Amino acid sequence: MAKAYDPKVAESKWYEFWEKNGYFHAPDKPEGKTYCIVIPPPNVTGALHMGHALNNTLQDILIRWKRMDGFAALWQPGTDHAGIATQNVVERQLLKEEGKKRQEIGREALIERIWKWREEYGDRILMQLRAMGACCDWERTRFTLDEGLSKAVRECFVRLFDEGLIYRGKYIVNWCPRCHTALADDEVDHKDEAGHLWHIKYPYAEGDGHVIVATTRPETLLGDTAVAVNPKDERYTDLIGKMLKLPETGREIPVLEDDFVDASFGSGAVKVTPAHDPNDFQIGERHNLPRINIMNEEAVMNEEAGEKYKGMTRDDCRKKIVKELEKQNLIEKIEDHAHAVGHCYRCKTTIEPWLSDQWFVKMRPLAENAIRASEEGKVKFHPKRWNQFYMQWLENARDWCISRQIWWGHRIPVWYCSNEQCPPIVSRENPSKCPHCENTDITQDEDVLDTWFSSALWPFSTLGWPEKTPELEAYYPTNTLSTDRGIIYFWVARMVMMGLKMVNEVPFSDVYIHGTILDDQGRKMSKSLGNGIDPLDIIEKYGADAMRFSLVVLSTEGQDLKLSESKFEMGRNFCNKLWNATRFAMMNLEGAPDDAKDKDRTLADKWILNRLQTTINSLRESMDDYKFSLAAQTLYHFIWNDFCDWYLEATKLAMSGDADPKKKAASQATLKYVLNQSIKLLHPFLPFITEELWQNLNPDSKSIMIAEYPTSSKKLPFEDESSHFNIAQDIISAIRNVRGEHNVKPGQKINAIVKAPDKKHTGILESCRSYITFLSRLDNLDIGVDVEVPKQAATQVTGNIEVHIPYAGLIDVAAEKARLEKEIKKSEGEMEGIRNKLGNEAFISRAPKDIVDREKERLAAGEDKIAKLNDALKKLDQ
RNA sequence: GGGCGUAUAGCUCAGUUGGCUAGAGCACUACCUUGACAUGGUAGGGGUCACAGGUUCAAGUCCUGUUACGCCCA
Repeated sequence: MAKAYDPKVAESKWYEFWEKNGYFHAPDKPEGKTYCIVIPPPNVTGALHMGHALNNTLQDILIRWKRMDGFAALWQPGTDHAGIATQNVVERQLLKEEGKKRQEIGREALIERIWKWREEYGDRILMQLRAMGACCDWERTRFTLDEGLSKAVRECFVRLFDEGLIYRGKYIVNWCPRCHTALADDEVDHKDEAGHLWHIKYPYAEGDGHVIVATTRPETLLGDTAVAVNPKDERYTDLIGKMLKLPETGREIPVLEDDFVDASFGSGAVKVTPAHDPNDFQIGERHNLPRINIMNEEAVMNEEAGEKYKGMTRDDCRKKIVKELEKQNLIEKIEDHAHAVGHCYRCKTTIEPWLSDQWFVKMRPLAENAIRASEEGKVKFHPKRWNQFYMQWLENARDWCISRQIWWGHRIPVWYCSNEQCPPIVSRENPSKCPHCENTDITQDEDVLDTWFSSALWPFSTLGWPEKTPELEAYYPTNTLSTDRGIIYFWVARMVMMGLKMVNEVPFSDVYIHGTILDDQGRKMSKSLGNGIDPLDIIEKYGADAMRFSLVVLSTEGQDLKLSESKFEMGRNFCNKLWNATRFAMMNLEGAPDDAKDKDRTLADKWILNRLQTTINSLRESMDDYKFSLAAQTLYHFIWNDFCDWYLEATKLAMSGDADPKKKAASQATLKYVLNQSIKLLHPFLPFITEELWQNLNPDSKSIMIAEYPTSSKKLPFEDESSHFNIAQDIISAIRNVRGEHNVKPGQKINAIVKAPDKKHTGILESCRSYITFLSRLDNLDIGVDVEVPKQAATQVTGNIEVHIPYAGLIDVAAEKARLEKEIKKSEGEMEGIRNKLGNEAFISRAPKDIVDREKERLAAGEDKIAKLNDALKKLDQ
């Protein structure tokens, strides 16, 4: 084996091996228990970023673990067509390469181009997932626009329409003037912007005087159809019903009362523009106001805005109208005002609330089912707090606008007959004629569906729904969904609603919400900031396993994680440690038997078996609880501190040439067993290196991927022997401490005298003799109850055992005194605290007895230790 | 404005139903090329647990308030 681990060699070799052997493929008709995760489908336009790396690492860990644990484990992969994002990419390319807009080439040609683009680049991100070791069932890869999924979308649309849960109407929607499409409420990003509050005078239609109206958007004045005040606002009681003369239009509009108006905001009177503000739209509904749409689909003023303003952008119109009003002395004042402005989540353009014909899904009945499922515990979030976050949204969800005025996506399955008396045709199959009048002149709705409409069906559409496939039968409901908190509304909630509605069952039982990846300054990683870390760069430099392990250790309990490149050193170092531990083992395993008798095992063997079982138990507990970080740290600690620092060092004794052959064989068997178990435990976290090591250790075996995961056990082996080894560890640490504090060179051997409190302990110490001698580099070791303690010595007390190291010219008296005094002072401080506790009557009477007893024992032990250290101190003066 | 989260060593974070001397990784100091590993070993230093009250025999942990930062919703 090489001296250091080289990830590149292992990564290319083993991924291909796994895939070729079909280990990723889950059976259609599994026998026994199943486990399924559907991947959150990445956008076809996407490139792998750290958020994907983290999320897919966690999914890979779960799938590999469950597979080794005997489940038929299916990780369902695929990509999302990402309507607006993908169309934007191809439109930009078209403009750049040919200087053409999409309208110039037409719908068919654009869609053809997008498909071509997808063929070429669309699977890039899936290839990148392979580089991380993701064991998706690639044979089942799906795409939200492929044939089967399109069928699912139509089925769903038609069913919802037939039940009256889908309707069409003219409503105010969030309109992106750049993308030329409506957006759902949650696709709008609100950002605080520094704006102004213009106080504008609206003169009375008759007589002198005016009402002052405060607005953040003066240009929408041109579409005003009323001014509203709060009915309780006494300042305006007299004005209700009065007509006002709307500046710049000559239109007369009424003053009306509406509870919605906040009397404390601005002047207390608000202009009402039903066609350009969602709240005003509702006021308009209540009062039957006309809706005057003053902008076209690019948010440019239209003829309704008047000749003077027609053709201007929103911003230009605003400047112009303010100037005009100022000229007419109709501006009372202008204040600075910060307010939230909506932006398109895809292109960042300012959203225009705009009146248009759109399709909607009625949310209330669907949301109520989802709420009930959560209340019944059918969907559980980890960490728990996301449950209420999700429930709050479901309780308040407004109807979902599902139509988009773009070309890339599932076209709405509705046709209109040229005979306007006929109702719309909603159909699973493309109709050739109108079923009402037999007319063949029918046209399909131009719009496509919101991408999230098809994503909402993902957990069952990928398994073959609406067909009753064996996969659907076997793997639905799926088990765990792992995702970012940013799409709980967009996606998780909608999957639950659609799963319940279409399949009558929740799509998954558990939702794990992982933390968001931030840069080292706590900012989100983004292209525009250029502060991202590319997972592929990290894999190149540190290895895929190193990246995975570092990410998992850092992602604690769904907390956000601040990342910088240096964090990946930890994972790399750990891989190298594991590599070298195995390398050492390989050097010592020649002729190793497969098994050993307990009586032949060394003390260290028994101790490590005890530690291994303890580790397995706590690891499994963490995994069952979705505490991935804790699980990874448990393994790290076991490998590095227990296995390498102690066991491998201790076992060098048994492996040496003059060791007892029986003991050596037993130790070899133990070493091999513990190492094999360890790398199996680590496999879900570090798939590549563990396979490489597994193949080295077990040349005739199949893949570690399909080996059995070690099982937990309530009964821990070798409890007594293990505690004896702990005593040896304490003594060795004590001696090493003296060596370190007195700068004794590692090569220099020293003597030690260990004084035990009784015969029982001398027996234990004798069984540890070789470890103490070897690991603390002793020349001579005296053990006994009545051993003679030299006056000139450095002294350590561990438990009730004293360790003395004679001068022999290496201990500096002054340094030793200082060391003892420091230790005494520290212990005294602790004892002081305990004495105070025990001197407190309330503590003795109210604290549980075992706590009080424990404190008493600690005090006795501590005082004994202090006495011994004081003795040692005195001796130094003699 | 409402909701949620976070504040513990120089940095990044653990710390379970309150109960041993508050832990880890990185960084730092000293010594060490010892036949697995310098991507390493041994030893060591480093913390008013954001602040102010309260509950309790006992608070990093529970309660109230304050401050700062972050996220979501309006």
